[in-house]
This record gives sequence, C-alpha cells and structure tokens, in this order.
Amino acid sequence: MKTPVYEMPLVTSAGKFTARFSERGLAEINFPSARRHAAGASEFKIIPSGIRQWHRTTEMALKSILAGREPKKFPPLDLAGTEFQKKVWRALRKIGPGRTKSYGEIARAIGKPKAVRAVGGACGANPVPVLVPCHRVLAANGKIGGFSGGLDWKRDLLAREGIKI
DNA sequence: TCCGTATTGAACT
DNA sequence: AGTTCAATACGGA
Repeated sequence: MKTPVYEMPLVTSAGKFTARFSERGLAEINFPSARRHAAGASEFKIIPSGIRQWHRTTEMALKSILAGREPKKFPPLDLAGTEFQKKVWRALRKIGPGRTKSYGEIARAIGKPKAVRAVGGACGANPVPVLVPCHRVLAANGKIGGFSGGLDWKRDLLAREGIKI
C-alpha cells in the first residue's frame, strides 16, 4: 500500500518548477527542465484541500525567495534522508537571504567540523532546493562550489539575493 | 569493503 | 596564482 504522492507545478517568473507532496508535507522540488510536460502532466488524482493549501504556500515561498525575500510562511517539509543529512538541511535553513556560508561552517554548525566533504554530499542530496537554500553554501575560498541543479541556477539564485561571486 | 564526493588547507611550483 | 595532495565523514553498491 503506497501512500499517495501529489505532483503539482509551481509557476514562477523563472519557469515552471515541479513540487511533490506526500501526506506529511513537501517532499521534493524539481527545477524547470527544458523538455518537460509529457509524463506526469496530468495526474487524475483528487487533491485534498490540505495539500492544495501547502501547494499555495510553497508557490508563494518559492516566489519570495526568487525575489530575494525571506518567505513569510513555509509549508511543512517531509524530507527523506539520514539523520546526518537532516541536520545539514536544518543548518542550511538558518542561512538568511543574501547571506552565505562555507561547507566548513556548516560542518562546524552541526558539531562535525571535519565532515566538510560529507556536508557537500548532503547538500547534493537535498530534495528541496531553493526553499532549503543549498545555493547559499560556497567553498571556503569564496569559489562557487557545485550545485545539483547546475551552476547556472546557483549563480542566478545568488544574484537574485544580491550576492556577487 | 571500496569508491566517489557540491571540501579544505598546506605545501609546493 | 595555479597545482598537488593528504585527511576526512558519509552514503551507496
């Protein structure tokens, strides 16, 4: 018996993202991809009103961040990952808009100062980019580091918050 | 157990 | 200013 997952578009000025909700909250966000829209476009599921509410909140939060502002409200998150990854993601959410941290700083923040590379791994495994601001983590020397959605997106997101590389 | 990783800092050209 | 390299924690196979 599989628990239902609801896939819904998030329409923004930066393109159409895709959100996936479990019954516990927002589980995943995907960047707009050039060729999209054939599969999964129409799911003939009835969307419960609670999920629709989360969807509205998510879309608003996403738009806020794309505009460089801190969202007033976040949807509940249902992040699948190990304890270590969840700690990293929690630490990421404490970075405000327009601010950055290094992988090493995140490692120290979660009490594992030597786990710098593992922090990078956890960032890459982040299922909810943008809302969990993995793009605000740079390498220690000020270099850009990497990004699962592509470095262009990382640069764009940072630029929207007024951060210059 | 082995391998790759979105790192880091030091020691070298 | 660029390159190499070891240390290092974690997660997937």
